[in-house]
Amino acid sequence: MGRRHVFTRSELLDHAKRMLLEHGYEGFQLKSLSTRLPGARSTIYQYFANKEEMIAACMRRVMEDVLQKAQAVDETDCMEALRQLLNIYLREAGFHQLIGYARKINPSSSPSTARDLEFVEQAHVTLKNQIERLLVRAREEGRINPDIPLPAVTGVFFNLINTPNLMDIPLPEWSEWLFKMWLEGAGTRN
Amino acid sequence: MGRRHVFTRSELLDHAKRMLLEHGYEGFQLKSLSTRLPGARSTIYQYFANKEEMIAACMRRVMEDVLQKAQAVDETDCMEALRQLLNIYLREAGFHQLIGYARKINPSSSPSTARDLEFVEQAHVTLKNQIERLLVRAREEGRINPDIPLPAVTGVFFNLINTPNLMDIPLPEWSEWLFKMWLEGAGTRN
Amino acid sequence: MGRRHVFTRSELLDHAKRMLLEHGYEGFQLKSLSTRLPGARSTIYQYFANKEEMIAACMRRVMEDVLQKAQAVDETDCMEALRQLLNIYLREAGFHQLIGYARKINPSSSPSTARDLEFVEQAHVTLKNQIERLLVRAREEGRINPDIPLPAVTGVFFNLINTPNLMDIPLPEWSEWLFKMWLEGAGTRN
Amino acid sequence: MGRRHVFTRSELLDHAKRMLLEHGYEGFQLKSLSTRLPGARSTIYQYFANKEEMIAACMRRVMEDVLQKAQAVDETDCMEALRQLLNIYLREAGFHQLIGYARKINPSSSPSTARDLEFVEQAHVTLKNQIERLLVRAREEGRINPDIPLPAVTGVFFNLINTPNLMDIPLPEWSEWLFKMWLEGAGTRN
DNA sequence: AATGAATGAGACTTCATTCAT
DNA sequence: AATGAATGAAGTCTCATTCAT
Repeated sequence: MGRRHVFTRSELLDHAKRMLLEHGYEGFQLKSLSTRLPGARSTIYQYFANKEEMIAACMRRVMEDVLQKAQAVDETDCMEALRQLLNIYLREAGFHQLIGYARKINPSSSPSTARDLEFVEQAHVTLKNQIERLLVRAREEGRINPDIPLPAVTGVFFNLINTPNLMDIPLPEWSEWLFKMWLEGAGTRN
Repeated sequence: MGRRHVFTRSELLDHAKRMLLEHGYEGFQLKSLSTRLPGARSTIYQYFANKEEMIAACMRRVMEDVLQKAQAVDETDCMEALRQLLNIYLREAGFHQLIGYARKINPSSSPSTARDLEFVEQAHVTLKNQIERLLVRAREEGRINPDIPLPAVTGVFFNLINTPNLMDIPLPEWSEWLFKMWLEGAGTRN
Repeated sequence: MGRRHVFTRSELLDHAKRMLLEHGYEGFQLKSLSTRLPGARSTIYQYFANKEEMIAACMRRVMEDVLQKAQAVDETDCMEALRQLLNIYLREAGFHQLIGYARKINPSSSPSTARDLEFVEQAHVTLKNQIERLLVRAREEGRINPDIPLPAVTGVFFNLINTPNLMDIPLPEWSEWLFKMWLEGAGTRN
Repeated sequence: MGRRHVFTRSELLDHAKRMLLEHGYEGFQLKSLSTRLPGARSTIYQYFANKEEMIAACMRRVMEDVLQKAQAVDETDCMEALRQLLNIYLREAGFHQLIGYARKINPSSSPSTARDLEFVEQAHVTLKNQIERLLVRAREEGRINPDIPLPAVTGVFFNLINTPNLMDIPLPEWSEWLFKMWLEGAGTRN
């Protein structure tokens, strides 16, 4: 049995994710990635045919993670479900931004790239549908202001996860504040 | 005397801004920029000593524009002022993202770069102070829920401008909805 | 593991030195250098971060060589020592000219460049001091005409090494003639 | 009658000569040349078809100057003639170095370039012949040590003009010292 | 399987020269 | 005649990827 792996595929993707978020899609370089890993740069090609394939795989893995957690959410109480979803998204740092890079990847760089992108695309739709489904129900149940157009409600909800946490308030608390603000607004009630 | 300009400095910066927003800081290439302009790539160097100087100038121009409009806002009524500021920020598409690239620029690439970055930095602080000042006043006047930590209120307000306008709702209307949601929340009042 | 080197650092510097002397500092191009070497131009960057770093390293190597030989000279008999030094300088073709390029190099191009330039500078001073020390002694010992200003004696001695050897007289012999002329002059004694 | 010339051909060549000596052949740039002149860079092309033609013209002019002065020297007393020639060469700063650049110029860049280079070449031979003729005579007249090979005597004599004048001794005096050293040597006579 | 050197496409930038005014 | 903007060839350097060990 040959040598030990100097790093696993999973370790590779962990670092890749971190660096993607730090430097952005076009700022992401295999050179700097490899300095954070124990082995040599060329070893990366044992796992992936090229850079794009790797990024696609990275996205897929993040997406799988979120998707699984999101599908485990109990949707009985739609408001509670939304609260939990926000929590999940917030925990999965940079998830939104990462997915945004998907459109920059050229799917024809390898079959596996195409597959992964397709998966991410599908999962994205699934997640959006889940949120929208919950929001529609919330509206029907009179929990959400029916005057506001649904896309606006959705957009703001999705966008919450990008809110800069300037004071580094601990995540569970931060999540609560965001949800509360989304629901009740920043203003005073009279 | 001399030839006519094939493009003006302003046209150059317009395209640069668009491409920066499309491709991100490191994805921004003079080659593709020049294909969108009449004339040769090297002509760009008539206006700027190098790429970084150009990006800095681009940021500065956007910033000057926003700063001027923001300082023209009447702050007598703080809620009204905030509403107008949101409008201004939304109109200046990508403003926030663009400014984020500032920290990637090496100020030593030219004296003019350093000056422009300094200006952007200062203006950024000025704008942030304006918002915070208004929010503090709003709180003192009892227009904002005092239970919510101020950084959370500020963060969410700033982040509004990144909300994806999925349905392409016209800007003035979109701006109203966002402001309303920020103030009153998406939920129903009982 | 890994491939074999197509050329060593030393081979690289040898060719660099030759081309620097042929084409001068600004006429020195990596493109023509690489055509004299096996392999691609970009391979040069395995050894040096940039052109200037390479030139600095080249100078340092030449200087180290000369310095070592010069310091091995026995200074007991100052005239004999001077004769040997002239020999050393003549052997190290182009040494003087090469060192003259030092001031064109920007030391901030890399830390290693700065170090190498500093070394060259120091060594230059050391060598000049050695010559001057010997000349002063030669004067004190009555071997050199005290009427002639020392800087003139020094300047002419230093400049001997640039004398064009039009007939390609073999080096040891050439060196002897030059030393003899410096000491006794071209004229006849009466 | 059209406009005044913003600079004359002669002014142009003066500055060109200075910059050639400062920066060397390959370091010489029309861009920096033009900043030292009152007019625009492109105006240079009113006088010369291209850079090489200009450099050739520059050399020719320097050469004409030296040649004329050298031919005015009275050769009755050969030692006196040599002394005066040394004076002429020293006065024409950088003359030697400048001529050395001739071989770098491509004569086919224009007919006038070819003519000028041809002239310089011829004049160079003429000057060398003059020196050699004088040295041969000096030898025959017993003024020069017949043991030393003539090329060595010639080479050292020619090379005197490059001696670095470290103390900036005034030219006439400096010239005397150099000539004296060349003739009598730096050593003491016993 | 892992390595590290080699590679070439492509980016930024410079500069002599041309061109329209 | 003079100008200053425009140009493209050519140079330096980077980086994803390949190759030999």
